[in-house]
Amino acid sequence: MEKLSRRNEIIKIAANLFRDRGYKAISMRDLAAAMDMKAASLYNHISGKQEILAVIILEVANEFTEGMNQVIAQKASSLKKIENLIALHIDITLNYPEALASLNNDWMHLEAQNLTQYIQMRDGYEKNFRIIIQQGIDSKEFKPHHPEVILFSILSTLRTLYLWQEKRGKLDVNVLKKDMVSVLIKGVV
Amino acid sequence: MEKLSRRNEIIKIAANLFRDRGYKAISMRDLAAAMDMKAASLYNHISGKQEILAVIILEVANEFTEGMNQVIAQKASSLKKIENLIALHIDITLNYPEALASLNNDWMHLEAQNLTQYIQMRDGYEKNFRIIIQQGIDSKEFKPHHPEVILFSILSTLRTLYLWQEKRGKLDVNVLKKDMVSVLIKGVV
DNA sequence: GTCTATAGGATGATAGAC
DNA sequence: GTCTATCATCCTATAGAC
Repeated sequence: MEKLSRRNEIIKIAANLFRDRGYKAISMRDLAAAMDMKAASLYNHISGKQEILAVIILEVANEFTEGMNQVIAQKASSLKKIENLIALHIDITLNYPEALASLNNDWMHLEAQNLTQYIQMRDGYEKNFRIIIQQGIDSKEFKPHHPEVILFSILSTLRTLYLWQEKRGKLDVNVLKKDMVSVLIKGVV
Repeated sequence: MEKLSRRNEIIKIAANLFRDRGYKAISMRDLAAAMDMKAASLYNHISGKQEILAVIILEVANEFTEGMNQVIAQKASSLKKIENLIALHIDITLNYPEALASLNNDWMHLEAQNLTQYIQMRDGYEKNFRIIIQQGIDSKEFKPHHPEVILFSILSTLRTLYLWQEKRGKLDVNVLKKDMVSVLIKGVV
């Protein structure tokens, strides 16, 4: 219990440091100093630096995968599914604000089966996103744009939502969801 | 002449390595190996690792600043200015495909005046982008969305265009510009 | 302009005392 | 569960031979 709590504390502080400087720029001594302890003591709670990165990234990657599986299974229009995916990204961004930087920028420092697992989840997520967009084009819900341009545009905005954290306080979450849907789907003009 | 060419070769190879693994994950030994030489020899062409990063990032940051200054000075509608900024990002992405990863992910590893200079250029660029969007809203060219949502959405897509490199060959540049403008400005539905 | 050798320090991780 | 001490390795950068 106590041990688990300490472990989670380490992981949370690590995620914050990784977010600001990146996985490779943070040493175990840096992390220990932020925890007010010595580097050697960290190894009583975690097996090593790599395990910390894997926990941070794979936990949030699982959230995306589970959320996508729910959306895919829905009987709804493509537009509604995209709206639900936008809401999913906003919710995860609010719940895991630190982890998303590592997911976006430090995934390549995962090793062995951690890396394989991440890439598999990421590719599966993109594939499902692509299917939903294509269905929207086929059903004439969406304009006949190149589907990859639509996918890229929406996904790159959603993936970097975490960079926008500072503005969170200024905007109500539901207002943000509504505006984001409107801008991404219905355009600016 | 010969020295300058060798120097540029080092910088180009470094940019490619930084792109794939990040600045902190690439050692001078890694870079030297990719150049088929020994690490010590690199210092005959560059003053150190930090100089390489600064050249990579500040060169392309300057391109953005100069391009933005031209757009701002134009007598054109806000819509046309945004279209020109989208074209600017696409052109720079095609001309500096490797440098944009460092600009996005490794800028925080710039030191002293290099960091100050980068932040100043980035903030100036965003400020000008925000002004153009606000003018479009004021003149009723754009829908009255929260301007920060519009700015964030467009800019996050444009900033991560470099991740989309693999698809470049499949799409003609002018088609890409047109589709990107349409998706980002006029929406999907 | 490239090399070998090396300085001087940081790194991830372990051993063992308390 | 935290500490000190330490290992073995890596790091950026320099000195000096060729």
